[in-house]
Amino acid sequence: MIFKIEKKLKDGLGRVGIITTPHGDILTPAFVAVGTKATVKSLNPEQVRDAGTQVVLGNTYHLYLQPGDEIVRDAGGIGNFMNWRRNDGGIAPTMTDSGGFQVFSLGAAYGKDISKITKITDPSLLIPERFDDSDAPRLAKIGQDGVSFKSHLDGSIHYITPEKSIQIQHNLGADIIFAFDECTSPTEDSKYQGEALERTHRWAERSLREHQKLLTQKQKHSQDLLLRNVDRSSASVSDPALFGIVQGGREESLRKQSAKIISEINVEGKYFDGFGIGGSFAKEDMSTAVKWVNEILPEDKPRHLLGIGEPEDLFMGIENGVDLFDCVLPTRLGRNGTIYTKKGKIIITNAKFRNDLGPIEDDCGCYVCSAPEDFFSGSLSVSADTALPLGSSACETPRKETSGTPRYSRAYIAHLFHGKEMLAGTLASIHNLYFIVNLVKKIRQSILDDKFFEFKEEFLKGYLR
RNA sequence: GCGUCGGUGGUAGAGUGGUCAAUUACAACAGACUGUAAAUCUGUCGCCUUCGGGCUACGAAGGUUCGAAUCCUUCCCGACGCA
Repeated sequence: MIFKIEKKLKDGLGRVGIITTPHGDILTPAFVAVGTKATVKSLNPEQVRDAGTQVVLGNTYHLYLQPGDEIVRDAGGIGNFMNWRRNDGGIAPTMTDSGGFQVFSLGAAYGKDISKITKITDPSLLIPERFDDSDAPRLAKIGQDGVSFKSHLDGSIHYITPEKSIQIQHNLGADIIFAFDECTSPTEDSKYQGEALERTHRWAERSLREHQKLLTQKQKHSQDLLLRNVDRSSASVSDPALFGIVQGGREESLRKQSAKIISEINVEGKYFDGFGIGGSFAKEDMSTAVKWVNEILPEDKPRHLLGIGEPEDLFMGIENGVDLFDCVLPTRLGRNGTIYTKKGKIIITNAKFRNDLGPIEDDCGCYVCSAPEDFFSGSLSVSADTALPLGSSACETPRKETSGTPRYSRAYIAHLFHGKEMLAGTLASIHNLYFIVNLVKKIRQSILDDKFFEFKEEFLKGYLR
């Protein structure tokens, strides 16, 4: 993996770049579609690609349980297994998460109304005593060496260590993989955040060590094959890049400490190839946390803000030096009937949309909103590389005069949701994914055009109204 | 005409003397969702309310009872059976 910075934001840490992976380039900043179980829920790979997506992220924990990482390995890696392809037909870039998030979602957050984003206005969540619930049922239990998971599928127990996570991820064969970490709950107190952070740092080092070990083994194996005159190209999937993960909850000192340690960790001179910023935030101080971290992380390596993806968060992250985002929101909200528009989110099942025959957005170029002839004639650009209409300013939404009738109306999509039709979630997800992926592309373009701050102000004025 | 069973909130369908403004499901309405235990979950769902409560309700009208959706009488309506 190679990361090249093309242009930097004048005021701020932001940058535009290109990540070159064994399966193609990723123009950054980029939004990564989440495909936990080797599928972006409700979408086929062509729909994901046509929404402008460049990379898909799968999950170690889920794919290890089902169908099993060895099957994915034997299928030629996750990209091949799920038939995730670029426009030119080649396998497209993929990443896998380490299972660290499941330490949180199946552990401290299990069965509770806790999300990784805290509302600072809810101080009751932050009283540690209230959360002394160590006996509460949970599917993930943390030990010093690793985490035991009780499968949510069949109840079987699985012990995941950093080494195990990396082994699984090597089998899954994504281009970018992550160190095994502990994503802490925002409700944990500062003492616990400190302990968890130390654990995450130890696990990071072990992840990197295992990664290097597996790469060396693989190298040796290919050399053997070469010596025996075996075609090397069929030997294995390409080498993955390993990202370390910065944690530290909401505290400045812990965040800064983590950024420093994670960027300095090395095994025999080999460092992490990039960095994930993980963990829990209060919405209100996420930007400062990201800034603290990115001021410390080495500039020449990509940074991925894990699991973040509301429009305002994307502007914040990019301004503060984030290159990659992934988030379940476009697809989860889509399946649940919430749809992104430039004027904010709408809940399409609301009564007022039942007879609304207009498109979700009349100037949207996605498959759902555009008129059939516009989409298929290519007058709306939808290729993965140029989802922005060429020559248009990133700050202006290209006003596309469609033929009047959208392919699918609000009323129709509302009808599909009310009727519980599968297509409902699909259409809403296509639009939402296009909306978010292309927002990031527009932000990228706005930096290239030296119009980032204007674009940010204009967009958020309409969106957060 | 006689007999039997039945008529409950938008719908289906519980309840069969007090704990019933009435279980539940669906529908409806509103909301939540940030490295996916998620095509999921939550709230409201007779009228009024100073949120304490008040009022009108279980086909209709009477009655029994301290108290009735629940028991009795008559009537109306429906299904089935016999003429």
